[in-house]
Amino acid sequence: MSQESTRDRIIAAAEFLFADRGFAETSLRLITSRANVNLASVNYHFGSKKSLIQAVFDRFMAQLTAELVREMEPLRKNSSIPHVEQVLATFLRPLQALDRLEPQGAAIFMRLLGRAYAEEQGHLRRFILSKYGNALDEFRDLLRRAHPDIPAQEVFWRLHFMLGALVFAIGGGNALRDIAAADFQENIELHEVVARLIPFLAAGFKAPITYPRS
Amino acid sequence: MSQESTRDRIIAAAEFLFADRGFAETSLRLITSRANVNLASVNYHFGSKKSLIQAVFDRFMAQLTAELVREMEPLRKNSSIPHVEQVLATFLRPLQALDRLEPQGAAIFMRLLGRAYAEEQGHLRRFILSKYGNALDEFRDLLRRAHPDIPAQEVFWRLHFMLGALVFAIGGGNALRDIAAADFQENIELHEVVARLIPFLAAGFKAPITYPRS
DNA sequence: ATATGTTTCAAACACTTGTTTACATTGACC
DNA sequence: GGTCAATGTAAACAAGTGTTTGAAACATAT
Repeated sequence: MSQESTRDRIIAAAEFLFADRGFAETSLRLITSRANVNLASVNYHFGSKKSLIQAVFDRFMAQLTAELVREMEPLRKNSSIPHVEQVLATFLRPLQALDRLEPQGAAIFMRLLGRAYAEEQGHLRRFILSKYGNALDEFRDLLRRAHPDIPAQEVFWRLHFMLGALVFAIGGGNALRDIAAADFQENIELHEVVARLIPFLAAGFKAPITYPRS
Repeated sequence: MSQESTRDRIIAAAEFLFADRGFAETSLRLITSRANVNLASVNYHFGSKKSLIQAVFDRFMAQLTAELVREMEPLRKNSSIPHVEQVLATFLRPLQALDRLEPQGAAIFMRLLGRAYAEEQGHLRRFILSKYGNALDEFRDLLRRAHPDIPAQEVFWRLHFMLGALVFAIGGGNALRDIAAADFQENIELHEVVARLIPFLAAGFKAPITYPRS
């Protein structure tokens, strides 16, 4: 059937099913039967289901962070003040590139990420933050550079507002795109969603601060 | 111990645990032992675990939609053009009011909602949309009234961008508030998050449209 | 060919899951 | 009192979970 190694077949099946149904709702038997491998091979190759989940993340994260640091390099070196739109585009380009790693890669990854953040007592969230939190920190620093007038706390919150819109729009993307396609008789590609997202997020980030300090 | 009915004790325990750990990760035994009731009483009072989940939603949704139509009434009657900020505040007030139904109510509900949207093949999402989609439609219509110049498709997308930021910021609120408290040595209340959210969302919604139509 | 390390496989393991059963207990009404 | 429906309880059920086992198959090198 396919020439891929057992390990790769497991990962491929797992990442699809995890994104589609969640971690707890996806049994190893479902994964292995979809991958056409033996049940025990998961524990043989990965040790445990928990490790398999982390391996799935690592595959995406490895490519994502690598491209992120590469993309951010010029912005970080350049000492001039960047535009928020630039920063956002820089941040979003590696995300879209996940679609080249695999069809629907960006959507799958965002859905995984959303699930990881919601999951049981945040054990996965901490794993991700500890391993890949740097990219987020750089992103935040670039935002601060773009608008030094915005207080640190406000940047913190607006950064997370942006992340929420992002995860929701791209991760829930299939469902949303389906609705949009049904309502407006047109198919929307990921890069179009991103194109709509950037002005929205940028405007939100630059919004005048009306919150009354105590 | 407590005078509440068995049914109410189950719902209270279930909604906390569902929000905290997710649906699949929360067993009936965990719920019943937290509620100090017999295991079988869940199936006696609710029929099944699935029905219990829907009952938990109904409790929040009933209050939320009731307050929503009440709050939206003046805006809908008044034929003048509302401000986006007004519309947002009107939409967010009933959400905050869930905290009066129960401590952390808004956060719990948003987390439940986020989970429901992500859950297994959208069965729960369809249940919610079919039963309570009207409020969302009204919200969208008010937004369109506020800015008739924005094309319908753009409203659609920006509406969902806003929802994403909302669910993420309020639902993930506990974790975020904890981080914020640690980073900035100050405790942030829900209404402060909302106060920060509104200008962000409003500015995003009003952003100039740069997306090139084909 | 023999030996060695790796990978696959069917079967079983111990455990948890939601649900059902059959039997109390309760409390109201005639 | 006794009747009857509603509610509570302990125990068992069948099905599904992740993981482990021990032997088979495979590859590779001596």
